[in-house]
Amino acid sequence: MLTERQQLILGAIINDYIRSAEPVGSRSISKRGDVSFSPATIRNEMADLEELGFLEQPHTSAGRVPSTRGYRYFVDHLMKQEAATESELQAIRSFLSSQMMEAEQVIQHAAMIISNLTNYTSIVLGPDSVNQALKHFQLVPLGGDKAVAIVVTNTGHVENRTVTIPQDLDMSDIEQAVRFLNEKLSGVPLTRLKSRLFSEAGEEMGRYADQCEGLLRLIEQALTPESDSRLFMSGTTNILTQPEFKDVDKVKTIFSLLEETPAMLRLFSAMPSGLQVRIGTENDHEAIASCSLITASYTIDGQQLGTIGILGPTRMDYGRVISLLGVFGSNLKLLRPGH
Amino acid sequence: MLTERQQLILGAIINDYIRSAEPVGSRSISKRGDVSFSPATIRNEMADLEELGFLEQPHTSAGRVPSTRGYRYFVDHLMKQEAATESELQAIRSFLSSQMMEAEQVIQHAAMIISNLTNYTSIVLGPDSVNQALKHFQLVPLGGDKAVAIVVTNTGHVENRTVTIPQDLDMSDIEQAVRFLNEKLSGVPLTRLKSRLFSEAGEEMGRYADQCEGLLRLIEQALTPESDSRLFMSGTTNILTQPEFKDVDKVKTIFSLLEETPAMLRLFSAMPSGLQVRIGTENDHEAIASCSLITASYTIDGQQLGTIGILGPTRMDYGRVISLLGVFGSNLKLLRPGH
DNA sequence: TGTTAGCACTCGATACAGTGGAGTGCTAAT
DNA sequence: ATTAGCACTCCACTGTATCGAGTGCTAACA
Repeated sequence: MLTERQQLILGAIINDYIRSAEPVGSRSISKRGDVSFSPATIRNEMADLEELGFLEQPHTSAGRVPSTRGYRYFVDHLMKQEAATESELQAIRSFLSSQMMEAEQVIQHAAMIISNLTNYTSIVLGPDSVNQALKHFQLVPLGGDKAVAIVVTNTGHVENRTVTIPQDLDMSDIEQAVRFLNEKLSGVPLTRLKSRLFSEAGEEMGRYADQCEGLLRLIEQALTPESDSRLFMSGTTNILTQPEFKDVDKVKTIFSLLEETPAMLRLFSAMPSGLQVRIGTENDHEAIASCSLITASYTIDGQQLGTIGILGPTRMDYGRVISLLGVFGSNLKLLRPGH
Repeated sequence: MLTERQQLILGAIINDYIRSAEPVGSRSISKRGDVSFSPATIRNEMADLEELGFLEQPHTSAGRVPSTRGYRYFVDHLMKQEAATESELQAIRSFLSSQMMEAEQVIQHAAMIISNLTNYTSIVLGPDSVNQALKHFQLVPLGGDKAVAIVVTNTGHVENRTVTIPQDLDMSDIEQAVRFLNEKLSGVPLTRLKSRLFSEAGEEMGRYADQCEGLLRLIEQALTPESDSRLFMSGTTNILTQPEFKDVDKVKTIFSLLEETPAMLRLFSAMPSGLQVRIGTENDHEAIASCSLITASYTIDGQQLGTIGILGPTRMDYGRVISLLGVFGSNLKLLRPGH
C-alpha cells in the first residue's frame, strides 16, 4: 500500500532517527546518497506519511519522528537484519557453545554481552516450572530446628530455601523420606510435583507412621519455588545513556517497573514464543510506552526453556538487536538437560 | 571548641537542610522556636562557622549549606538519635526475631524495610568466607559430563556452580570422595578449606588411586566461592527520588559504582566493624563524594557475619538511619549457626 | 503530470536585558 | 554583646529579540 518511494523515505527517516535521536528533516534525507529527490518532493511524501500515521511532528517547524505504526512497518517490511557484524555474532555463538557452565548461566552471560554491545537492558526469564523436572532434592540440617532445602532441576538450576523442622519429626524419618522422594519423584515436572508427592505418599502411607502429616507439609513448603529467581537483568543502567531518558522521572517509572517482579512476569508472559517485537504503546504497560521490548524464546533440544528480552527506547536499533537475538533462535547446543 | 550557641545554630542549619535540601538563611533559623536570636546575630555566627569550615556558601547571596566537616561534627556531637519512631524499630525487631528464615535472608529483608522507610539505598554484604564454615558438600550429576556442586555453609548460605566432570573419573570414586569430604571437612572455615583439602587428601592418597589429581581439581573448582553472591542491594532506585540527584549523569556514576562488585567490596572492606559513618569525601570513591555511607556489622552469637550499609545523599537523615541500624547492633538472636 | 525552486511562515532554541527577592556583610545604635 | 538598618550581591525568573531549521504552498519546469 505504500509506494516504493514512500518506503524508501520512511526507511531513511527511521534509520536516521535511530542514529541521531533527533527529528529528521527533508533536507537531510535529500542529501543522503540513497534518496535522490529534492527536499520539496520529500516534504510532500512526508506529509502523506504523516497523514497515514507513520510519522509524527513534535511541532510545526520540526522534522519528522517515526510513530509506533511507523516503527512497526519498518520492522515488518523495511528493516535490514544484517546490522550486527559477523564477529559479534561469532563471539556470542562461541560463548554459547563453550559448554563451560550451566545452561541458565550461559544464557545470562550471553544476555549480558548483548546488553553491553547494544547499550540496552537485557532481561532473562528462566525456565518456567512447567518445563523443569526435579533432578535432586536434599535437606541439609543446619543445627537448631532449621534446615536448608535444596532443589536441583534437570536444567541445572538450583533453588534453596530455609525451612523449620517440626520438633516431633525424627531425623531418620526425614532422611528416609528424602531418599524416597528422590527415588520416586526424580524426573517429574515441577508443576506436577506436589500432586505426585501426595499420590505417591498416599500409597506408602500405610507402611509409615502418621507423623507424615508434618513431614509432608515440610516437603511441600520446601518444593514451592520462588518466582523472583526466574528473572535476571543486566545493563539496567544503560537506560541512562539513552538521550530520550535524560529526564529522571521517566527513568524512575521504568526502573520501578523493572523492580516489580510480578509485573515483569506478566509482561513476559504476554509475549508469544519465538521472536517477538513490541513497540512503544503496543506494550500493555504505560511505564514503557516509549520503549520497545524484543523477546526471543530459547530452546534446548526442542524444549522451550525460557525467554530473553531486550528493552530499549522505541528508537532502538531493531535490526541489530534482532540479528543478535537470532543466535538464540536455532536450537541451542548447551548442556543437555538429563532426560 | 564551638560555643554552645554555634552548636545550636549549626545543628539548626543542618536539620533544616536535611529536610529542605535547600541552602538555609539566617532569617529562617531565627524564626525557628529553638533559636532566639536575630538574623544578624545568626549571620555573624554563620560567617564564623563558615570560616571554621563547617558551612559552605554556594554563592554570595545564598544561604549556607553544611560541609563534610559540618556533617561530621553534627554526627559526632549534635545529632539526636531518637529520630526513628519506636513503632518502626519494633517492626524491624519483631521481623528479626521471627525466626522464619535463614539468617542471611532475614538481614536482607530487614535491609529492604529500612530502605523503604528511609528512601535510601541499602546494601547487605554477606558473611565473609573467613566467618563461614563448610556444613555440607554435594555433587549432583546432571547428565552428560556436567554436575552441580552445592556448598552449604553453617550460616545457611547455599552456593552452587556447575562443573564439568573429567571423563576418566568413575562415579563411585566421586561419591566416595564427596562422602570423605563431608566427614573430614565439615566445620572447617571456608578459607582454610582448600589447604585442608590437600592435607587431608594427602594422607588418604596412599590408599586411593592416582586419578585423585583430576578429582581434587574438580573439588577445588567446586569450592571456590563466587564473590558477587555476597552482595545484596535494595532500593537502588530510591536514589532517583532525592532532589540532589535529578541530574542523570550523577546518577549514572553512582549506579555504575553500585554495579561494580569488586569496587563495592573494596568500599565495604574499608569500613571498620561496628557502626560507621562515612560522609561525602570521606569515602575514597569519587562517585559517591556527594553521598554518605552508614554501615553496621551484624553479629550472631558474637560472630561477625556481615555488614549492612545505607547509602544516601550527604544530606541524609543520620539520626534516623543510625537509630534504625542500631537494631542490628545488639547481638542478634537469629537462626543460630551450627557450631 | 510529476518534480522542483522559491518564498513566506512557524516555532523552538538561544541570547540578553531587566526585575524582584532572598540573603549577606557591615556599621551604627542600643 | 546584640540587633536594626541599609547597601550590596547574585540567582531565578520573565519578557523580548534574533536566528535558523524546517515546513507548506505556489508557480515554474521537464
